[in-house]
Amino acid sequence: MPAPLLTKPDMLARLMDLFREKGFDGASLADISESTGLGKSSLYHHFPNGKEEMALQVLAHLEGQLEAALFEPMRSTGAPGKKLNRMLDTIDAFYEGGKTACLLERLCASVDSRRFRRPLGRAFKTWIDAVEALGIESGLPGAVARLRAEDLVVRIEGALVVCAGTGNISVFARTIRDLRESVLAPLPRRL
Amino acid sequence: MPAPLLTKPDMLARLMDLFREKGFDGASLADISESTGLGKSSLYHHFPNGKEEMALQVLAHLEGQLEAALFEPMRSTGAPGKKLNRMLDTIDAFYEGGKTACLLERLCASVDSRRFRRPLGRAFKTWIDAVEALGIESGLPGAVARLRAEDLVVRIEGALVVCAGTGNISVFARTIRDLRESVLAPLPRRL
DNA sequence: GTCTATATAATGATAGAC
DNA sequence: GTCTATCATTATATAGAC
Repeated sequence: MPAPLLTKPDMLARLMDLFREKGFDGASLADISESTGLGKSSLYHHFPNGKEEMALQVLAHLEGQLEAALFEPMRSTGAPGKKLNRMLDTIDAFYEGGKTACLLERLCASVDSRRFRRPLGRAFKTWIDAVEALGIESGLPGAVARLRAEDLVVRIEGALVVCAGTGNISVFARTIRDLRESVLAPLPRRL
Repeated sequence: MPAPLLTKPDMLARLMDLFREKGFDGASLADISESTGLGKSSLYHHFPNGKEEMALQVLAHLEGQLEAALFEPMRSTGAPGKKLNRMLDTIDAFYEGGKTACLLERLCASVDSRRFRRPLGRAFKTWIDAVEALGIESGLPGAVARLRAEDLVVRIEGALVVCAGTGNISVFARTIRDLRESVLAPLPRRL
């Protein structure tokens, strides 16, 4: 029995990079084979249901990363503003300042997005919930915290689309900068 | 010589619907043939360079629609607020309240997005410019009008992504509602 | 301008050896 | 757990008749 060439997390990391770069429909098994260095048969050994299962496992993996990257800072001590800044730093780095796409968006745009609907919804919920919790911790009313959390995700996703379409990375940078101040701003300044 | 089954604009409209629904990578020639009722050979007669040319012509067609739908209201008389509302009504209808995707986003996410880069950049610019012009007409400083126009497009695109991912159309409705008040708001209230 | 028929390559997926 | 070889299917694209 040959030794494993990649651990599962490494496999999933490479799959995520590839899906983010080429999209789910655009990434062929040949691409995946090349990216991972594994033959197609090996891939089917790890993912018996083929590409669909790969995407599902990558999504589950991402959900874990989201929890770690967004919720963990929450549990640390410090002012909510500091935690928000750390969240946004993580987000900024994850998307390389707007240069790389969002896996969630790529899967939303795939032909069989219906098959990813539930995990996609959960992943968005995980993300929004983390930001909402931060808003509540900082004293915002629950409804306002919720709307602002949704708006944060909306603006991140939108900025990535516009950056991809225009090649103008500054839109992402400006969006992040603006969110640092607006998400937790006290009520009178902005609803 | 058989009579044409579809006018060019009708063809492009059906292609746009299909690309919006399935994405560029996800729409096969068989899909396109079914959607238009034309055989593959007929399609290559109209678009000698295949799918890529279809997308390019659809993009050019959309750019014309954008000009008509966004710039024309500008030339009419009326308060800027009224014009903004008409723009947003058009946008809301075009995306069916968040239920249908954006062609620009779908092409940004395609594997050969590099080939669409220039027309995509132009289309986004056309859109942003129209909103910027409205902001300037309403008395906003040019820089502010530009940033808010970019932000409008960012939020529309982001809301579409989040709606597709969560199945929650209300995010789009709320985003449109919020934009009606925030885009042209006088400076002291919101930067 | 449309069609049927076909060419050719790439696709997702399997079988079976090691 | 990996590989080579192969499968059936679908993909884009073309040829040539009408």
